[in-house]
Amino acid sequence: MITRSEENYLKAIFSVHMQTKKNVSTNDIANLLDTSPASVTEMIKKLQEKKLVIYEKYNGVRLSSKGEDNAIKTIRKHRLWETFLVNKLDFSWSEVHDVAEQLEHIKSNKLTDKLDHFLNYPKFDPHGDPIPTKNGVFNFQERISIFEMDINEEGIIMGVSLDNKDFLDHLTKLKISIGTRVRVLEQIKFDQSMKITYDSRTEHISKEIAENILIKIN
Amino acid sequence: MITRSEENYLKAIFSVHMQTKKNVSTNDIANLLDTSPASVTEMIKKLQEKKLVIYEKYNGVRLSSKGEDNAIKTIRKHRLWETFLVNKLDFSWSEVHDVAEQLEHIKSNKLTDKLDHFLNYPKFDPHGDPIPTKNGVFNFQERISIFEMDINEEGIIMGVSLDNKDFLDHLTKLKISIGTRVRVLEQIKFDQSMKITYDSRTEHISKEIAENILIKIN
DNA sequence: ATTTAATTTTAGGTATTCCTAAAAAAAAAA
DNA sequence: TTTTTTTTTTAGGAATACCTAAAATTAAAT
Repeated sequence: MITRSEENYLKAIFSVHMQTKKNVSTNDIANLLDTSPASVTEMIKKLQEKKLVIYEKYNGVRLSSKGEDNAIKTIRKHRLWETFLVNKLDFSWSEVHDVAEQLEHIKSNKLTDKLDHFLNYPKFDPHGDPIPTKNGVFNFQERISIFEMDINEEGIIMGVSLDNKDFLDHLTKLKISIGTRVRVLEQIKFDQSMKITYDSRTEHISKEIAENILIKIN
Repeated sequence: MITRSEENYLKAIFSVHMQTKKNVSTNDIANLLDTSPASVTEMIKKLQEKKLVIYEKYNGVRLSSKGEDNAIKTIRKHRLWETFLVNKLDFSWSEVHDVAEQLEHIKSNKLTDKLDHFLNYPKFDPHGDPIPTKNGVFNFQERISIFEMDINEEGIIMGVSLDNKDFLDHLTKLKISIGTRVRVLEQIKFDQSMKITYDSRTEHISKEIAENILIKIN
């Protein structure tokens, strides 16, 4: 049996590895999970005994295939539940995170698969992140941030890279959502903020916002 | 914060009190939760400190109003999730118990209320048990078991008093479900089994089964 | 190449929730 | 009313998942 806590560690290791492609450090995990490095070392040892991670002292940790399977399953559950909350229960995309953090630990393969079916096998969650299939296959979509776009370049918003309530609420206020077609008009040299146009609106967005909105690249 | 374990104790105390209407004994709780009496005593003391129960040594325990509120909330969540699993995800009524035991501990009032709305404010769960409203009001319905019915008496099945997979699967095989109109034809003196008729079928059911099928009494 | 700084691990504790075995209290039987 | 049985509580432990402080190791800077 994999505990809720162990699942959170596996998910954290997966997520850091995804970005860095390197062995994951004790500190990175501690920061992500908001615990002490000492607790992380202790837990990693336990995960190693359970053959969920590959670990060498002072050299970071990576997931075993068993550990990765579990991490992907947790991510699948998290994203399916987020989709359920937004599409069926009418939550806003800024509200779902905490609840999905709880729901992702419910243990029942039948439930997960029936939920997937009920939602009509969605490929992406409300934030535009891919939902792994039952077999652990991700539907990756190459994306870049608006910040990386050239002047006059056009793109369709595919997701966000930050799951923060204030940020998402702000996008909602700007009526920016997944599927919106956007064009870059200007980049202000001074603060690197950007002028963009979409749906016959023209808006000014800060560098921080531009960096966290992702568009499809084809 | 009330922990998952504490919630299970509160639910157990509520459920035993419901039937006995007396202070609940340590042993009863231990049996229901499948733990040792020693663990129960320990937990009860903690619940008392949190003002969730009223307790006097060697004299059993009962819920405070705060404890009862929480127990009812947990029951509400359990039954709403069971309804969701059966009505929306197409689970059978014999499969939902274990999953609902997990889902009932998800903490989010918003989720509970939105789920309630999504399900169209159901008054009864798939086993015929009443679902408390947001304000903790139960929609009780007086019921007796088929075993208590007289010969030739007729009734409509409103629920079951046993949440056991084999039992529920058997009822499904007999095509007995909530809403079925049933009439008692005969009671066999020897083993107290009963001959019943419903939907133009005639079936023989054992005493144990008759005792656990509930009909409406008007 | 040392020294300094940062990271990681070990050591020793705490809180939660469970356990068994023994003691105490209450209930039932003789 | 004693004695016996049952129930309940106390005492002492184990596992999980945290913590802080100190020691060990690695990485960075002088």
